[in-house]
Amino acid sequence: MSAPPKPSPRYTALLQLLRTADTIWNSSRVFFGRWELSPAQFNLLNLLTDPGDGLTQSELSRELLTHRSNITGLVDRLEARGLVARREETGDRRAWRVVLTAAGHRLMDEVLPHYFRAAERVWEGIPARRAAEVGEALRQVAINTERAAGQLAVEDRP
Amino acid sequence: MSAPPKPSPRYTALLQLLRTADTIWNSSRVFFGRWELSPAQFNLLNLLTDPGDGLTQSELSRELLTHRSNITGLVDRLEARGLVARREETGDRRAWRVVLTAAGHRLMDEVLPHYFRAAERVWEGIPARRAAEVGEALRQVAINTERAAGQLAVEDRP
DNA sequence: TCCATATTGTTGATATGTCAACAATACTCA
DNA sequence: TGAGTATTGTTGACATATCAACAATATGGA
Repeated sequence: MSAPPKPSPRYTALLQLLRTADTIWNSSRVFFGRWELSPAQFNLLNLLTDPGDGLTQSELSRELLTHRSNITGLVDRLEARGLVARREETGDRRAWRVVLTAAGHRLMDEVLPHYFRAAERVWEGIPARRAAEVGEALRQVAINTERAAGQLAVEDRP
Repeated sequence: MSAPPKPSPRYTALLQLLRTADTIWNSSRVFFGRWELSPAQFNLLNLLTDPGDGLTQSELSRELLTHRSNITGLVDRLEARGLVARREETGDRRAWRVVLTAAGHRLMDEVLPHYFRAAERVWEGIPARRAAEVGEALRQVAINTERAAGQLAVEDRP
């Protein structure tokens, strides 16, 4: 009878990372439900509130870490609700430029203050300084992960 | 002309958290693709490798932070591939007990060592001690998030 | 110029996820 | 015991996600 092997601190931390992100995502679904938005829809709209005149669908897919083809339906539904519009991209007839409509701007003006307050609350009990350190470590983890993904072909080669 | 407002450290850290989790998830899809598994399928199988005689579908849904109804299809597909089996739950005729088959055990014996190594590599450049601290902070964030979700009805009340 | 190559958005197939509603079964306690 | 309530798994409708394939269009050299 041997004791079960104790998982490594890094493995445990990775599981906690994914678990926490899942918890936040699930909770945000309820949160954004107040405005009949899904988290994915909110994230897309949030990008469009940045100064500038919108983004193409490919740009959106890169920012949202999602596949091009996923943006089509997302924009379709937001457009049907009148929150975004597709404008012709001058100089590239393949592309659309997706922008917030006036209604989209009004909705985001309403949602964003609540969102920022909620973002602060999830770090309650953790000093801003420490949250920043955690963020920095997570940035490194993301970089490591991308590097590993690029090397997958030679994964496990010593 | 005022400068754009600088986002708070906690807001930035929250975005980084979600972004990193997304990056890991996307990378893991490629990783598990070597064994024709999706991340969701791997996570389910991984739970079943724990000692004990399997889990019911409701237990699986709680561990995986996902809806009951999602487990049905997940188990259906894994069962069709012969990696898991549904056994009758003694004492509760509503429930199934999902267990790994011999083939499921063989597959996980093959995958897990690669998975553990990859989990370590993701934290490269970050001392184990520091990874554990990050994990601890993330655990607190998850707790705060759950608390906030429970209070959503009174959200934004001072 | 013209050809090879890349990029953009869409489609259809499919997996993963939610939710509401349902039937079957289990549980509680007056 | 029995009535009301809760839990379990499934289904169907739908949103979100991937991927491969496609047509249209851009782009970069020979």
